[in-house]
Amino acid sequence: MIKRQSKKRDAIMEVLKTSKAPLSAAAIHEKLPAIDLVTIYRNLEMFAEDKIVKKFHFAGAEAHFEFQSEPHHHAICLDCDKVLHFKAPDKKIVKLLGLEDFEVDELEVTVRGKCK
Amino acid sequence: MIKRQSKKRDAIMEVLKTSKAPLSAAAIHEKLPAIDLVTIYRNLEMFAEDKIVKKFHFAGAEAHFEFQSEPHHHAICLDCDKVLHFKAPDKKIVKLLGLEDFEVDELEVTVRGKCK
DNA sequence: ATATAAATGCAAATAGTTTGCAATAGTGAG
DNA sequence: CTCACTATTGCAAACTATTTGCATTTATAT
Repeated sequence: MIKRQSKKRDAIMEVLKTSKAPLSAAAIHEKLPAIDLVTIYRNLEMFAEDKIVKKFHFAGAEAHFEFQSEPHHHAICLDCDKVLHFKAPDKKIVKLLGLEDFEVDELEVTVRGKCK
Repeated sequence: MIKRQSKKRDAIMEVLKTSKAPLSAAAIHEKLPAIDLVTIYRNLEMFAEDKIVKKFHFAGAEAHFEFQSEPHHHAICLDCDKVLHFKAPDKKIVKLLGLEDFEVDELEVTVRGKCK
């Protein structure tokens, strides 16, 4: 399935790129009401397959999508629900985990607490 | 709301305690078909509130629940979908993260890769 | 035993996401 | 530029996971 250019797809990507926090399909739809929610879902799914966008499931909530500029982790504030990004020395952490019989491809660290 | 004893609740807890992997509400219902799915959901939610059971959302799937014997992290095999547990030096990891302006209450580490 | 409120089951509602299909619109060939 | 081909979109409807309302059952304290 060869991809074509599409203004709607570009608009969705633009929203993702300019957002500092992960967005749900519904949140994107609010910013782009002219684009059908279904179209948004379909494009997000394509982005995720292409690994251009990362798809998450924070505790019990709907899926959230985020443009994957560079790998990072998430800190979620239990008070205000804000999601902060941070980078970490992944290799060192993986080493600290001391996993045997398991080859780590991806590391995902999430912390919950209070932002200040 | 004072809790009473309940055979069904105990049965659900027993299933959780004896399972090595996290279970979905539906999976528990399969093992305990006599208990209504709604009752299972309600009890799981109570367990989670009481922090006796941990609730997860692995990539795009339904919620999974797991008896919280002692804190640990998850390694998910991309080939066979098996979920392995492992412990890690949480404090050291949190220190490595070097988070400023954020007070960490919970650390959750998930790795994806290949088990052997 | 009895009253009180918690626990359960059933049906129905809700929320998030996916699918089928017909209409629309990029793209490459001529 | 025009045409054929098929990707993309919108709408309605299906689906899945989860929650809610309410009447019934059941545990527990008196």
